[in-house]
Amino acid sequence: MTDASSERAENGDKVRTRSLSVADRIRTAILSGEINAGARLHEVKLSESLGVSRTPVRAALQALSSEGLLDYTPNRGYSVREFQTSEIVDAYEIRSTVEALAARFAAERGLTEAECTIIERTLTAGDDLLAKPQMHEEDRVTYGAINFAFHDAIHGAARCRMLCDMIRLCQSVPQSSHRNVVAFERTDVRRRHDDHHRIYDAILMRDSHRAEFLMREHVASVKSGLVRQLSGRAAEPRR
Amino acid sequence: MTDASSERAENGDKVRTRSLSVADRIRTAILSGEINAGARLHEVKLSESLGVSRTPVRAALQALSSEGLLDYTPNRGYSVREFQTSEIVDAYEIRSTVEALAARFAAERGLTEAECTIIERTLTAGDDLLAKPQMHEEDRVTYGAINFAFHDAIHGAARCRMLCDMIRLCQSVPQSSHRNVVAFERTDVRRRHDDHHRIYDAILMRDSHRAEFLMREHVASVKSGLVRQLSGRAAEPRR
DNA sequence: TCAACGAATAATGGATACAATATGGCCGCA
DNA sequence: TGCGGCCATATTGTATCCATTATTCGTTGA
Repeated sequence: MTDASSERAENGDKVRTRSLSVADRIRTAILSGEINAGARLHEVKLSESLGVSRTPVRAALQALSSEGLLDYTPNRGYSVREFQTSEIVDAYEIRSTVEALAARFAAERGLTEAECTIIERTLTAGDDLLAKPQMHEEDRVTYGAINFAFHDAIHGAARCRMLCDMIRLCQSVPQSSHRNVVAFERTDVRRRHDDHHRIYDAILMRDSHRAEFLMREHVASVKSGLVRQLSGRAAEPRR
Repeated sequence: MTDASSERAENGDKVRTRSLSVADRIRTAILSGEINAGARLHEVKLSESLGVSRTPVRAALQALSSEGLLDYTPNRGYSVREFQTSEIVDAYEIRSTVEALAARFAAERGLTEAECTIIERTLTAGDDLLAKPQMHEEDRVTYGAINFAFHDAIHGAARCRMLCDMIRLCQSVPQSSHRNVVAFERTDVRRRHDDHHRIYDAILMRDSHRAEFLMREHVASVKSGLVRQLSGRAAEPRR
């Protein structure tokens, strides 16, 4: 019976209808920049290039549209949504608020054994990575994954589907993914990883207020970094 | 030319593809309770009862699913999502945070003439309504509309599509609509309307911090009222 | 008698054909 | 020569048919 249930669970993960696969492929293509922002997505062309009929393509486009990745006008089709810089900054602002709420919920509701294990693993993995004398590009990618796992665990621990839906909305904004720590300096990563330790402590201590505050600050600092980076490219810091 | 553009604008609102109409009808049926929570929605039955083919029904179901109104399992179809009481309470908690952010953005970014006019209209309309010696059921419904218009104007003034998307998510939760002030006492309405005045003042003064705080408190108080109401039905207040 | 396997049935997923709508270019007229 | 309307074409919306998957009921074996 355990066999059957595990098999079912496996299947539950593996259920890949064409529509979902197509959505994944298009999403990846958009986020990787393979498809330019503002480009129109024609159903027939997509279906031909992907080797499927229009039906799953349409379903995928509708899904991506409600993820906020595409714009849709009835009878005129879909186009890749263009994000203004202000929208990206706003997304971070919103995400800092929403993720802070998730941290608060997690602290209020407590962590399972499994969640503790996962989080602690991300913490030690990050410690190990930062113990190395210097970080290479691949290390940054690795830390991106670690960072994602940490935040993801907390989202789950919030036990609130709506919150997760909202965070997903935030993550659909380009440049706003958790993996984007890649772009930052080693000292920044050091500091952020330290934040992770503190946030975990706060949640463990069920100190919801502190968890919320730390998480808000944690994400907001990424926003500041981004803003600095964006304006820094054009003009050097004033002082 | 003005004629053409206004006509286009009209059409822009009137573009009602079958899929959208069907989605509206099903959504209304769910929110009104005509379809019970947990019920499975069969594509063929729906298409027959609505007199359209399965195609627009499928599109509508997918849309409603991504609105958070339906649950979906591949190869097994859609069912009306059942909300736990805790989820409804959570939704208010989230909404208080998100709407507060909207108020802050509105204060930071300022209101247009048109938005000022709309908001002021809701304020005087509410004043008039509350000046009446007593409120009847229909007055409460009217105030529900006023309340909705006030909040809606602020959502727009935030000039942030993502925030609006998130608020829409919150509003798809039954019992969590802005129109639900209907259920409350006259003194509560009085207080809430006074909140509206203060929030508007804060936004006009560009006091973003105050606007955010007031809005958070404003929505959170509705949550408290709801919790009181929910637990109050079962057991009288302890003190 | 219960459990497990299998076939029948019903529902969803996908493909294709047809209808309706939008867009772009061309022609005619002022 | 410039503007406006109309027609051709391309694209999306809808309907219907077929394929695939799930569920249920019945049968068979232990």
